[in-house]
Amino acid sequence: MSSEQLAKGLIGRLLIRHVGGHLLAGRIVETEAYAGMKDRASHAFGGRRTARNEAMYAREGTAYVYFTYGMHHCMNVVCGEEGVPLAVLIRALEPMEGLETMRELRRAKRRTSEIEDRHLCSGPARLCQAMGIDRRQNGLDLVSSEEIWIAEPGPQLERIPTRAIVRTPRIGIAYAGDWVHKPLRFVVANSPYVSGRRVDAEVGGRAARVSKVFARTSRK
DNA sequence: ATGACGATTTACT
DNA sequence: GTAAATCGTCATA
Repeated sequence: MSSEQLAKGLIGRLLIRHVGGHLLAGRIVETEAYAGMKDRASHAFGGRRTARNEAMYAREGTAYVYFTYGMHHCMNVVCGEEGVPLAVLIRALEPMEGLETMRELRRAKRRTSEIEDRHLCSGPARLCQAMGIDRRQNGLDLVSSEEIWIAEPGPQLERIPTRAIVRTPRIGIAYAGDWVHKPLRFVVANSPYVSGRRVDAEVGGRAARVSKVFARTSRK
């Protein structure tokens, strides 16, 4: 499956984490596709294959968790056949379950200020922190793991319609030459749970009402 | 052995 | 808005 397809397809699904006797869950509201060896922004650009990014070359459904900036972890879902380094970075979640544990995990490192719920998982490193994900989960098989997996939301949760998914360029890849502007980031329109600024968009119909609810909860 | 660099976040002016 | 934090990894020598 192409990383673009998966990045779009993961929006709205649940990322579930079982850790320390706690069950944590969040709805995926932001992803980025990394398109393989030809993608200048990818850790696998030019076929680069090292100890660090080895999991990118594993079979689809593998977790690729990497450490960066000397202090942060980010998690990807690998989607290429074995030997083909396609991956999708999970960039933000709408926290659904285990918020208190997420708060504790996020509070652990910081000095002072409190954390708003909408920022518990509003970034690739934040969500890893909130869900207790680090290099120990690198290489996990998400299809069979009891630690981390991806699930369909139940019927009680309002669906995110395709038209509410907006594409933008990816974040933090200024070095990537002509790949800088490709719209490989997928975000839920008007969701306050995404990284950076909310992405406003008119989406019409039922989704418009959902958007208003989002807008209201994010207003202060 | 060394040095430059992050698929980021936080705190501060 | 800008800058500091912080260190594993990898290319170069």
